[in-house]
Amino acid sequence: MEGVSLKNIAKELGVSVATVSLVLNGKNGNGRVSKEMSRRILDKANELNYTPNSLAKGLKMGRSKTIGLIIADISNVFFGTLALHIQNYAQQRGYTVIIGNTNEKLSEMVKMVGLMKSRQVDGLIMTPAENSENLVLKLEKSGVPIVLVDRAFPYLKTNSVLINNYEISFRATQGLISRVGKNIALLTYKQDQFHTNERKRGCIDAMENVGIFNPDNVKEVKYESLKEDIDNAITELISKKDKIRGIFFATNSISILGVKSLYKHGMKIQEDIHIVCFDEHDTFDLLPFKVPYIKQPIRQMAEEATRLLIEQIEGGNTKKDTCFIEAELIES
Amino acid sequence: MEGVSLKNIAKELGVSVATVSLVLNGKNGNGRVSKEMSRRILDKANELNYTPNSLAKGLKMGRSKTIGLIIADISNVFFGTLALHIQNYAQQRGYTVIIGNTNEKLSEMVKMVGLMKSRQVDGLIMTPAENSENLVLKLEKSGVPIVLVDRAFPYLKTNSVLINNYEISFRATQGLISRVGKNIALLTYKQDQFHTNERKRGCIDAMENVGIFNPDNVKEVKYESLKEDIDNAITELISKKDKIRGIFFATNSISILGVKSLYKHGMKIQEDIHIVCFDEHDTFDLLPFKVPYIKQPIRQMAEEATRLLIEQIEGGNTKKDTCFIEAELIES
DNA sequence: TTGTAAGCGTTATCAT
DNA sequence: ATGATAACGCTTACAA
Repeated sequence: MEGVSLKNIAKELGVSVATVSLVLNGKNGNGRVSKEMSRRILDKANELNYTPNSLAKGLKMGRSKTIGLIIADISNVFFGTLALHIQNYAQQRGYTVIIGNTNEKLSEMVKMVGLMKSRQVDGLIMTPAENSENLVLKLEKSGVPIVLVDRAFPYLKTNSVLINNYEISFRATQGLISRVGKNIALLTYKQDQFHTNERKRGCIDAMENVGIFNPDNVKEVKYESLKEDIDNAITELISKKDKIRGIFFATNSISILGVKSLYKHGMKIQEDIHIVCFDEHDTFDLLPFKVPYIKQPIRQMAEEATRLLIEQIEGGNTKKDTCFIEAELIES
Repeated sequence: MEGVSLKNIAKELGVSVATVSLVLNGKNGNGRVSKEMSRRILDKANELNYTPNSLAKGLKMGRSKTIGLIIADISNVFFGTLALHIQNYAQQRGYTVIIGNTNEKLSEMVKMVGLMKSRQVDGLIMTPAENSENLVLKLEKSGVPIVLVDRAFPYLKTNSVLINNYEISFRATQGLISRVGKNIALLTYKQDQFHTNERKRGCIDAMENVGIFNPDNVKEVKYESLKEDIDNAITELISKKDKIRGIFFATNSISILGVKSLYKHGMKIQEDIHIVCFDEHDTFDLLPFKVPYIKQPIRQMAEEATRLLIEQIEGGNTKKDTCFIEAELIES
């Protein structure tokens, strides 16, 4: 019962593998193979429960019909959702997805790229780790189809799918301002990544715009010591002479831990202090108040990224595209 | 710069592919290849940035070093976390993981199994969909190494990794009883799956044990219309003559939606009504009260499942094992 | 100490 | 209308 191959079918029918291959791939155009034979081959394949060996096919064809997806951490809902949609869309187009987690570490990313390469992926969708600019550039040069998603490098002409980080952060901060006036803080990652930089820029510009920006109110936290850093930042912020009245949380994970920390400190959210978060969270509507948040169009991002990649793979499309999708500000 | 192969290295050094293969696989035991040659080959491989083609290797060896992971939905945190740990552990052992989402549908599961088969996976880790008993049995018979995780079929001797659903649900319900005395409800899926059945049994037994079980208080909801069903169930429960004082939520997703519905109805949790949930949730500690919950040892489950599978694949281990891992009841 | 060659399951070219 | 065969990149038994 192990591994029915073309050869098995061919032998059983006393016909050549070539014929079987043609029929099973629907390539018997203009009567290449007789109706009669076609039917018998199809039937036999069915009877024997034939499944094509995609390793062999991939080897022969030089294309594995596999996409590599390199992300930070599949257990994070944002990436999980992204992965789900990418998989669905890719599958629809005949591709399988292999996922690699980097945990935001360049070294892990390098490892995953190697693994993907050895698996002969036809292309890569990635949320690049910090400082991976050279790696991406090298890949790009080597001709591997790539699409970056969620983040990109401003000076690299890579295909990428991003949201309007600057503009939406600007607007979200404006919302905060309209609610609390001034003394607004920003909590973001201490890292040099395009998406977080843009969010920071948007937030700060909105404040400068109305002359309320105070650099002391920008707190940066590290991925590796997120909880502690956030806790410290919050402690500082709420004990300032000029009481902080609003906080912009620049990512998913910062938002959750930030809210928790505020709770711990007994702050009444949307009373003592107003906030706005990045990303929707499953249970924010359990809280006894509304949390304004920026909703990323994850599904569209996934589809667009996958589409762009497959286009590159199949069409040999060489022109580089940066696709911006608009996020939504949910304030009520 | 495309596809450096053994042949390239061999040619550059004027040596045979066999020699190169041996060296690069570390199989030049007892001076099979000279130190000198070894070094040159290694150097050249490095210089050319050689990456083995795992399609070719897999084809030749009859093993792809790939594991198929079939789950309900990767965007669900439980499965995301499971996947993360399975991937990490598998990678450590030299395996790559392909993930397939079934969305709890048998038809999707069948499709994914086919896809995995054509990808020549060496084995499967699955959370089987409802009514997939025959599919699993067939796979089992065909000799594919399998490990079921999270759920299994009681009358099928498949390798599986489960938690002590019955016992932990029993204890969780006892906790509820000790807090509210009686009028306790169970909210669970309307489905015939081992894990949910066991949870139900544990919960009911705990109630019968002290003579407070009332069949009317068991509400079953459908996966496809979860939100509405839960809302209806909650509405019914809280408007009963004999007011419900406690609820056992039998899964992750039921818990979240259940709590939301209670909120919507203005119920004060752990005052008007006590609850106990399955699975930890990211933001439950944002709530102004403690939510007792059952914490699944996801990481251990992942590792055990992967270990069991690889053992089967590599050791040809044929004995079937059901491995129970103990969940933890967190009440404070 | 190294080379030769068969074969894994496919596809595609060229015969027949 | 169908068959034979080379080739994809790799491993391995057997020769040299």
